[in-house]
Amino acid sequence: MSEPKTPNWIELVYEMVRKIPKGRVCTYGTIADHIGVKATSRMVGWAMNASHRAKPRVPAHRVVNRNGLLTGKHHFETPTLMQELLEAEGVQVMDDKIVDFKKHLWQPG
DNA sequence: TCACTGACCGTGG
DNA sequence: ACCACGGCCAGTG
Repeated sequence: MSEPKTPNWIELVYEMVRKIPKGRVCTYGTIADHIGVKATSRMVGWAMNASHRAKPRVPAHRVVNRNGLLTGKHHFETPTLMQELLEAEGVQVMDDKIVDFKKHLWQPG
């Protein structure tokens, strides 16, 4: 009754993304791997698509694919918002790709 | 109701 | 080195 009907793993994705420190980025696979085998990169991507309904707002701009490419930038309010947010945090982005992606990559633990 | 798609990643040939 | 496929959940047509 008190239990939410929403899948738990989706909530875990939001919490994980919110844990990403400012100026850092994470990949879908890393998040999915840390959440559990029940989630895969695709599930994380799908969850992020619904992240706009999650509250508070999830910093999806800190989540990119394993290539460091801003694959989800088209899903933001504006196609450049993701890059703007990343650059505002000190993350340099070039051609929709994060510069020194590995250097900004953050991993839980 | 059934089937396909989706902000992906890893492995095999 | 490149190309193709499978896997997992939920929502939509």
